[in-house]
Amino acid sequence: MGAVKTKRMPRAVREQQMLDAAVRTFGQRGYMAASMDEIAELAGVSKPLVYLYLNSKEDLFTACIRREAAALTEAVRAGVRPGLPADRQLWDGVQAFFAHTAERPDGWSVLHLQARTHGEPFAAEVAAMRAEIVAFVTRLVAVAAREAHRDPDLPEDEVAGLAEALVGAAESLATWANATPGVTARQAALTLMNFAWAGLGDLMQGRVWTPPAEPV
Amino acid sequence: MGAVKTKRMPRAVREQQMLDAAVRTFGQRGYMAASMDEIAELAGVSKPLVYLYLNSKEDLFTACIRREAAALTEAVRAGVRPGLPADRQLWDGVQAFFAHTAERPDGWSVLHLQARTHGEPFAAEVAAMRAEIVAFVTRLVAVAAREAHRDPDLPEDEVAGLAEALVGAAESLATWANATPGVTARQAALTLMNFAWAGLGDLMQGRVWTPPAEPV
Amino acid sequence: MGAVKTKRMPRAVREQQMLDAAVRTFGQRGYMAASMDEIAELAGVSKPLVYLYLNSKEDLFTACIRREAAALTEAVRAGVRPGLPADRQLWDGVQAFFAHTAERPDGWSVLHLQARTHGEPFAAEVAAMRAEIVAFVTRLVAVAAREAHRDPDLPEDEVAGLAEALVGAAESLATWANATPGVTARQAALTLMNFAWAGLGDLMQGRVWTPPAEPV
Amino acid sequence: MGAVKTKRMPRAVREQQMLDAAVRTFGQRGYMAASMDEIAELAGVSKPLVYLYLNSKEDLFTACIRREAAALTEAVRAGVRPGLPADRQLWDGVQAFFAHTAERPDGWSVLHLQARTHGEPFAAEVAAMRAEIVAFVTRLVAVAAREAHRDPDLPEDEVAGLAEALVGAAESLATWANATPGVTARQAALTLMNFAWAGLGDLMQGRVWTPPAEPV
DNA sequence: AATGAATGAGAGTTCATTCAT
DNA sequence: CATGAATGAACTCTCATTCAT
Repeated sequence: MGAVKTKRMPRAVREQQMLDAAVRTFGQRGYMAASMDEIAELAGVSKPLVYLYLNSKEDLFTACIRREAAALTEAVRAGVRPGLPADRQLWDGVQAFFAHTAERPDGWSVLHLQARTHGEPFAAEVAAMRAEIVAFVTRLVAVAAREAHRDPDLPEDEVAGLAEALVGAAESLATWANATPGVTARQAALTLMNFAWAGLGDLMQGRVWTPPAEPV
Repeated sequence: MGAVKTKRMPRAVREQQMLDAAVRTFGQRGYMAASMDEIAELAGVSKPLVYLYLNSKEDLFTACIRREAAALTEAVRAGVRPGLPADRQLWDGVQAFFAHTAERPDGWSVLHLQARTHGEPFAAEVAAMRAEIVAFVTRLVAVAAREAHRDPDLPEDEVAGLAEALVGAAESLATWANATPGVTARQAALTLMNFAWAGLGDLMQGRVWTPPAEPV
Repeated sequence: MGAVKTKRMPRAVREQQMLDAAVRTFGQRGYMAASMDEIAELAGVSKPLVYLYLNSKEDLFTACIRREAAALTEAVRAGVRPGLPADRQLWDGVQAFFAHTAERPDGWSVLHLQARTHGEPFAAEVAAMRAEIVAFVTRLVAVAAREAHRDPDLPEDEVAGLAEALVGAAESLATWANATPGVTARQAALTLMNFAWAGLGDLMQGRVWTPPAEPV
Repeated sequence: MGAVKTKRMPRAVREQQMLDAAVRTFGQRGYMAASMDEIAELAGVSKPLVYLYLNSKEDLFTACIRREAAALTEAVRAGVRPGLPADRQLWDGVQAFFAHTAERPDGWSVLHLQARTHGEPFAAEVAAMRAEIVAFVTRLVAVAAREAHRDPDLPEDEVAGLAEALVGAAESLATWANATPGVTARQAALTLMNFAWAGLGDLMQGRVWTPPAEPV
């Protein structure tokens, strides 16, 4: 069932195989339910070799998180061309995001579900990546607001909250799209933009939603 | 630290104590990391009693999920008065949602984080509740669209995607608010409405966001 | 091979059985070579029960050391009657010591061989016991010196060195006697006294041994 | 921290480096706790080379014991000049013994502590060396007795017991001196002679210690 | 209604040891 | 002469679960 047993590979290659197996196992079973035995078997090596190269279950998990986080941010970065208008950049980034999470569902599960449910050290790793993405979105929203000639700048913390909500919605949609057969990455991206862009646009125009009046 | 040891209580009461302890433990440690020992001690009873009343760890977890899901939907339902306008109903429901998740962070963790990371049987329980809420939101959006005199009804699946996105954003914000000191339930609710309502409004007017043209 | 399997015993009894098995195993195999599996089997219980009652291998070993140290000091104390002359007390104590170490060779091995070769925490336990015994011997030697009308008191540190040597010789002889078939406790005790007492007597008289002159 | 990595050395030299590393590691950690990894690293070679030259952990340990035993007996032999009087020879031998054990504490630990706590094959190696030393001391005592014109020879087994006690005391003192900062080899030697010689002298005069009369 | 006593099964981890080069 | 790559077997420890009272 595991990978074909190929003997005597250089360390770097074996390590990647192990990380592949680990991401898959952690992503599907969860951190605690995943056993090192299963990972080793899936990687086609013996358990001691996993320990020799990656030290411990914690370290292995951390390595998975780092690799997947790097791959995800890199995918988004690669999808965006800095010279274009802000809405275009956002749209490209969103597409790249959903394409990547659809392509690597286990990696996404590791990042979004597993890492955040198993203690500070792991959550912190993801938080760093998330912060990068939120900052990227925040910058885009600010630029877009300026492009829309909005004069008094949006208050910073409001922008932050919105970026947070946008990223949160994206994360939820990614998980939902992976779990729902028939939903493509492009559809998820369109849904998100439809849902979010007008709200952002309104805000950028200064139109703020206010709670309906209390009824008698 | 556990509950005060009071002997000989009626079964119904003991069961609630156990569920309290279980929700707290599962919410904080996660399903796998939580041990029946810890739960029993926190509940102030012996382990065999937990098994006598709740059969197994799986059953106990399922019972937690059901209780918390029921409490959450009930809280939302109780916050909404059916006669009022759709936007009002949505606002009230959203507020009730965030108030409840803020009040019972461990319950929310069980529903949103733990149950969805540990296999079908548990995920299905939550999915049922979620479906209920999504349906509720979908209904509201449809009603609002009619109230806005939108003639050709919104295509159903588009509405579904939007409700999904709205609920997803709400879930993310709830988790974020619980993890971020200083963010109140009301702030979370306002952020969500600001973010979402205008997008929904646009859609209801037939204004759809379209991807920017490809650059040459 | 293990103890007869008797079910459902009160905790205190089981604990003693476990300590019996542990002392025997540690004494014969050494701390590291002894496996918890073997100890559990010899005690006639399952491994988890050993851990439930005694926490860890380290704690189990410490418990063994403490029990054996207490038993040994108690045996020596019980053998000595405080009112009698110093030489008599020493003789009685020495006899009790060898009798006890001969009766419990594994306990003696745990104290003298194993505990001292496996790190500070364990060595310290034994050092405490040893200090008690050395102090006891030191007191006796001082009293004997006074009884022998030796006027200028023996320098304290010289007495300490001698007590150390005496106890060291006793320890060596105990191990030797246990390992040499045909050597009884009484013979070991006589050998020690023959070997040591006259030297001590000389010292108490002020006769000190001096190195022979360097030859040309 | 390990030895400087020098490549391509003749086998004999490499072997000594390995033994150095092994003695140090075994002496400090104990036989079981010492790992072949650590020894190889400390020796500055790869593990397979250790196996190539020394076959197994057991064989390596045996080699350590043999080398250290040979070094110790050789040191004692070299310290003694056969022509001199018996007491002089003993004094010289004792001094050489303490000087050597102080100079090589790890070697002494291997011989006295580790080898005797890990099964017959190893204990036997040390027993052989010990027998040699005991025999040497026995011979000296016998000679001294003759020199002291003691007519009816000392019974052989009594002499053996005494030699045993003397060697045992020496061993204890050596370990104690190594573990106690501020105690020099010479002090240890003096303490031993003070403690032992008079007792031996008494015996050689036919004066034997007898147990005090039983009290009423 | 409630529990002290007990365990089978499996987790993560480490070690002495060997190929293939 | 020397080693990077690899493993079988064993270890300590934990957990969900049950029996006898």
